[in-house]
Amino acid sequence: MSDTPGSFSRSPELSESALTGETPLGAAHLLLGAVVVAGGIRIRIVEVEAYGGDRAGPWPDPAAHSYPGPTRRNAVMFGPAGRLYVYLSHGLHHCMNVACAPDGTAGAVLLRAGEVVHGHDAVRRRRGHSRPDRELARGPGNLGQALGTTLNDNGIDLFDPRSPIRIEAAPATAVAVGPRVGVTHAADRPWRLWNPESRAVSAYRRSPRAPAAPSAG
DNA sequence: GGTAAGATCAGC
DNA sequence: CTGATCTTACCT
Repeated sequence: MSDTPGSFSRSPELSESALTGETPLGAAHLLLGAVVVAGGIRIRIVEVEAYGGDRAGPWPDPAAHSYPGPTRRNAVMFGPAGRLYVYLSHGLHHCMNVACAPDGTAGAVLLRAGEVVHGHDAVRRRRGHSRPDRELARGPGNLGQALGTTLNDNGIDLFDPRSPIRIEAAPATAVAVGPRVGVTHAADRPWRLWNPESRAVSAYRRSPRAPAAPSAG
């Protein structure tokens, strides 16, 4: 990455080649603040997590779905950048990732939370009419539900104007950094980025099965 | 062919 | 803190 956390100088360029030229963490910086468009719904991403790949690749990541190597489920993670990788979490929640590595190499960014900037009514139809704005797309499962994403959307090209789900660059915001949520392996790797000025960021939860965090002394 | 675990969430 | 709900990976 070429920018400093907290700066406002990040380039708004967002494309398959821009993502391909980055590490997963660099791609996460590019995607934080971007706007996901589906139907009339527009959601600005305020929280992301970077995930690497298997031992053969440049970013071995025991927490990544791609770590054991290519499978039916994680195939999109090994494909070209800018494709949407959707997986079913705990049998209930459709979580959205953006593949971010060159074709043949695994890497992805999990979209963890966003702010609805357009289409509140359509989102509330799915998320509940009494739901506060800040909770409409707070958390990866809720974000998927807000956009109506399903496993059928797995693999679509987010940069193709004809796709039902797309992603667009937007001005950069402030950035905070910390460990990823809920992972049992590599639980302290600081690959989660969020906008500290947003109240739609999900709460940090360390996996109960992860080894104890390093103590400050 | 069985089973345990999982990048989660809502409701006690 | 717990149940819901289903796919994958890894056994036998």
